[in-house]
Amino acid sequence: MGRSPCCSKEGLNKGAWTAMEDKILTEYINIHGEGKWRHLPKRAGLKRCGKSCRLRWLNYLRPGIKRGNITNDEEELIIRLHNLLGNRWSLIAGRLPGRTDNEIKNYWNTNIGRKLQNGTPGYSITEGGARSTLNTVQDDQNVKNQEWHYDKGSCLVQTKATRWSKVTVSDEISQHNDEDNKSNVGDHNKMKAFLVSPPSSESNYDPVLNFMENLEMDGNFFSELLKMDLPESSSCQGNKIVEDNDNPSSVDKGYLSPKSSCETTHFHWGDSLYDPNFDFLPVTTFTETGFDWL
DNA sequence: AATTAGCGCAACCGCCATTGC
DNA sequence: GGCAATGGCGGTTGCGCTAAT
Repeated sequence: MGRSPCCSKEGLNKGAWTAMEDKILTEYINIHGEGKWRHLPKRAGLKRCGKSCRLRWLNYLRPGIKRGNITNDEEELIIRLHNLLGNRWSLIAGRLPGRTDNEIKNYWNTNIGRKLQNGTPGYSITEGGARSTLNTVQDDQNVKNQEWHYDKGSCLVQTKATRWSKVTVSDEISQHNDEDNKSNVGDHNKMKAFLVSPPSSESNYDPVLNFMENLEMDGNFFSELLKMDLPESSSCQGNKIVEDNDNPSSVDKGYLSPKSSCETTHFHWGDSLYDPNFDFLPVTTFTETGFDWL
C-alpha cells in the first residue's frame, strides 16, 4: 500500500488564494500558532490542503516577509551563496532575512540564472562550483545517502541540508580585528570563531556549512560581508583532502574534518586550520577550503 | 484593437527526512 | 525496528500581466 496523500483533494480550492482565505489563515495561526498543518484547514474552516496552507503562510503571510526589490547586496550574496551551496534555496534564504526560499528560487531562475547563462558582464559562477556539480551527480545513489560529492577541480558539495551543532562567533572577533588594525598588519580577514563540533555520529562534518547554518546576522551583515577582502575562487585549486578515515583523497578541494567528537576549537581566517590542541586533521587554510564563496 | 510572446511569481507536486507510535 | 504521519525542500507548472507585433 502506498502512502496516503497529505489530504483529500476532493472539494478543495486550488490556485490563487483569496483575501478572505488569507485572513482566515492568518487569524487562525495568530491564535493557535504554526504547525499541525494537516488539521489546520479543517479547524480553520479552509477548503485547502494543509501543505497549501503551510506554503501560503511561509511564503506570503508570515510576518517580516520582504517582497520584491532584491537589492544589489542581496543579489551578490545570493550568487555567492549559490556558488557554494547550489540549489539549496532554503539554506540561502536563511541567510537573507525576510526572504523566502521560493522568492530566491524564482529570482534566481528569472534573473541571475539568465544573466549567468547569457554571460552578462559581472555575472559568473565558479568553474565546477556547487550548481554544476550538483547537476552532474543528481541521480547518483550517494545523493540519497547524503554523502559528500567531489568534482575534479571543483568545490565540495553536500547535497542535502544536515543539522549541525552550534557555532558561536564570539565578541573576540571584534577585539581581534581591533588588535589587527592597531598593529597595522593589514590582515582584515582575521576572524576568530569558536566551532563546536557535532556529535561523532555526524561524520560528514563541514565547517563551512556549519558556519553558514548558524551564523546570525544583524543589520550590518551585508555591508560588512561585502567589504571583506576574500580570496578568489580559483584558490581552491590544487589542494588535497584528508578524510575521516585518514585516507588521502584525490579530490582537489580541501576539507576540514574532525576525527572525533570534541568541544571547542579556534581558527582564524587566513590561518592554517590545524590546531595541535584539537583533533582536527591537517587541512588547507580556512580561506582556501570553503570560504571562496565569499 | 487583437493577438502573440515573454516574463514574473504564486502555487502545486513529488520526494525525502524526521518524528511519533 | 517498522510503519505511518507530518514537515520540509526543490523542481515544475500555470496563470496573469505587459510589451511587442
